[in-house]
Amino acid sequence: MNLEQTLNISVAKAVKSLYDFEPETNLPALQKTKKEFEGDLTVVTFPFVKAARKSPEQVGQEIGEFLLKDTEVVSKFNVVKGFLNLSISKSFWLETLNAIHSDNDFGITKATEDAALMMIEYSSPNTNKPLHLGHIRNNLLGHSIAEIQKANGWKVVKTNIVNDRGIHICKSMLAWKLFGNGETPESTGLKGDHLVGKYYVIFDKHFKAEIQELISKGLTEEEAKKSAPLILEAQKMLLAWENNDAEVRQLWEMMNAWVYAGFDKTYQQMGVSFDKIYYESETYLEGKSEVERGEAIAAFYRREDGSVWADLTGNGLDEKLLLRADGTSVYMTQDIGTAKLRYNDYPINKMVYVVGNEQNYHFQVLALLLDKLGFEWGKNLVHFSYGMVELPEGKMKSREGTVVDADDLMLEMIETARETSQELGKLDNCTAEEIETIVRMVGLGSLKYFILKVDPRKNMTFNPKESIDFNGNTGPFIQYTHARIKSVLRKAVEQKIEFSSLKNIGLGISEKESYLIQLLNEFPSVVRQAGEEFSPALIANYIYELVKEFNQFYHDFSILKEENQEMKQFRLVLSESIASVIKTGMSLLGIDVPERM
RNA sequence: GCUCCUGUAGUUCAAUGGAUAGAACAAGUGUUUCCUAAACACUAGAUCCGGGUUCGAUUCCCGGCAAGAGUACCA
Repeated sequence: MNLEQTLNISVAKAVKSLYDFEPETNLPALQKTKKEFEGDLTVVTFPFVKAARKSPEQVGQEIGEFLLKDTEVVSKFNVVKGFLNLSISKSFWLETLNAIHSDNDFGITKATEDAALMMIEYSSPNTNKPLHLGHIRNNLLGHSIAEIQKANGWKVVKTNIVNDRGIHICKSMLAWKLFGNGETPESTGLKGDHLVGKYYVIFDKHFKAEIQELISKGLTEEEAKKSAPLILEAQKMLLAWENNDAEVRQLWEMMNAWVYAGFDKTYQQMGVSFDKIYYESETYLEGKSEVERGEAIAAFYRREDGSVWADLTGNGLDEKLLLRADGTSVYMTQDIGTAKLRYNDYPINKMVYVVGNEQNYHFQVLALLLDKLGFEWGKNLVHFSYGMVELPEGKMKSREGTVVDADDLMLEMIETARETSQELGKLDNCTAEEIETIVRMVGLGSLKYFILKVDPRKNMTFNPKESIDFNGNTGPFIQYTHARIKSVLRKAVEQKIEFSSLKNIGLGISEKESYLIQLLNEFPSVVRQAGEEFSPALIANYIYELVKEFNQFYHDFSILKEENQEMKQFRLVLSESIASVIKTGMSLLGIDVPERM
């Protein structure tokens, strides 16, 4: 039983015995005592005032006295207005620290054989352009949430659906065919995904020119968009692709291979991976046949032009296209097929889609469609809807060249880390190889932390003109603290100081030290909450708080120079436990921490 | 038009309905013969507006205002 549970039970006993009061709902949770007051945890007494028919202060006083007798862990208390501030005994904190220090998996619940399985889809790139900052947020969130759920005892399968077919990739293919002069990644030195992306932009440029020309000939913009030769040609190509045209398929395979090679490098640099990759080209037929089955069971209907639709007006939504008049499939078609295949392939207990909030409607519709098709799990799909990354001037637009490229940004962060390290002379004694490892850790750490510390559901702003900070509430600050602790621990080992566990739990430790133990003690519940809420930000904010407190402690207290041997050992145990929680916590964010920096 | 989301210091972000709304950056000022100054300390600065529920509202409800997204034979 943890501290909060112990106290909650005691408080419940107190109000029952003092006021014969049994709240219908759960008691309001204990909260941490604010810094400016004495105490560790606080009970708010207002909810009991009515039943007690006494003032909030009196109620606090009476519950406080009850707790003092009822439980060992409360050593004293004070009452300020309706707030009962409890001080927890130092010996309790020291015992807690011992338990934390000896637990190698502190905060982590490992999956058992029969644990439930969660499949998490993230990344899901289109193969017509390189990854950008928006994808970075998606990938980091997906990876981190997978780690967090694993730490909460789930079996996790990380999956990726590669949108490798469709009109968008035909546009790149067509542009390359028309204007490419046989360019390849080798001949240009461009990363494959960037080369293909270049032709997607070229397509758009020519397409726009054609539209302008048609408009000048008197067509409306809408008519022009539908009748421009390039788009007609791309549509023809999509049809040829779906009909297995050998030449189109060959071109498609070649260009996709370029893109995959490029993506692999980006994923590797980012430090994310997948257990199972699905390709839209391999799932869309399943989707098509499901749509046809839906038509057969009258869940969907066919229009005169041959297109197939779902009528969702009964659910308060619109009608949704599932197959085009020319028989080709759309995004939704393949998502139906992919979902079905996944449930065939794995015993999924929970399916999570990490996809931006711009697709909220899409997932609302998907769940309904699967439900109409008779899949009992359809309505249980979880759309983990995260916010967009915006630039100061608004949304990133690939066609306007305002996207922040993922490869460029990661490289830039690493180079900034390198420059900073050089300026500070931090890595002068390291080998070239060590320097490489560390600057990569720090550069990526700053980027990852910058993104993950924000509540995932909210949109966030990134200003490319201001480089991401390395000071303050940042990844490098946390990494630096870890390195500092490790440095002290190395010196302790050199000095042959033994500090495996604490014998004397009667040690007179400071408020700052007991608060650090209190923070450590919160780690498991932070991990749990992060899992329940799908929020890496909770972990990030927690680690920051822990690290900030540790740095104050480090500044104000001596560890190795402490003369009292028991106190010195205590501080080493405390520091080591903090380093360990920092490392574990950061690993849940997908961020590595260095031994030195 | 309809649907959804978001409005907190100059900026970027916090705050299960609880105490005087926290941090960081930027601004200003200090701390290094001392375990890593990528640190620590100090100063100044904010809840879009109006109602309601409540002992208590940044938080919940209603109405404005503002920004964003969705509403495609795009993905």
